[in-house]
Amino acid sequence: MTLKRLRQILKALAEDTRLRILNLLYARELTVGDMCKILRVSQPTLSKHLARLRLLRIVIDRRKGNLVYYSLNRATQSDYEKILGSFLAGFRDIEILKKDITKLESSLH
Amino acid sequence: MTLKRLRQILKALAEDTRLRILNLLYARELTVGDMCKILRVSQPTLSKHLARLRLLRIVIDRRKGNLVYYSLNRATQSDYEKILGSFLAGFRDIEILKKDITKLESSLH
DNA sequence: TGCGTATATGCACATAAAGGAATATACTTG
DNA sequence: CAAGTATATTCCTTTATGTGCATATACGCA
Repeated sequence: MTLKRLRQILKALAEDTRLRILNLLYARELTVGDMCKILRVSQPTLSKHLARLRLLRIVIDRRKGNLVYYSLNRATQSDYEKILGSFLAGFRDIEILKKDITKLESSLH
Repeated sequence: MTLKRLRQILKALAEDTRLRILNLLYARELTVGDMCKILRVSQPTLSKHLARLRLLRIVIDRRKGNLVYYSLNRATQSDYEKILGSFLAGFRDIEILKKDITKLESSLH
């Protein structure tokens, strides 16, 4: 792990929408459309954030038909899960993140 | 803890100089001048980074004569130490951070 | 009070990054 | 192949931030 990579990961986390995305993906794999609905952000905006997380290999994507599923990249856990784990597990008391999960659970069957 | 505060803390951490500052302060209390020498950044630049960390109550300062000593704000541990702890304790394998500590130990008797 | 040292702040500039709107691409189905 | 749906990318504008340089402030000491 380099300082540069740590900084990049922190920067990637240091934004509301991306924090909320990761909070959701920490719960389960989701499509872009799923996240659009839950987070109520535009599709282009969401795609841009996902691209950023993908380039840093924080999340991975797989296409199935014309849907793209995103999930946390468990393969690079060693790098960022120390961070992400302590965050998302430890900060579930943040109101909006709790609400996002509630929405996730109720809106998707 | 709010999402806003989490984001602010992450943003504060997501910069090389500030990461290095916190890495040093994690080891011990230091003056602005100490950190200038170790990190080799200009005094105004350093002061600005310190001001940012101070405004977020991540660090605290105390004046003694014309020196200002900075240290981690242990009083708000509950907020950021989950993050900072896992970071700075967990990322001591980052080369430049190790070197900074070496410099700290050798330069300041 | 005047000077030197330590630290903070203001200004100017360059760069990064976020979001909206429009467009492009990938895939499915008829 | 045409049309529709899902997702990605581009362009543009605005805002945030990092740094250098100059200056201001705080303190100690003569």
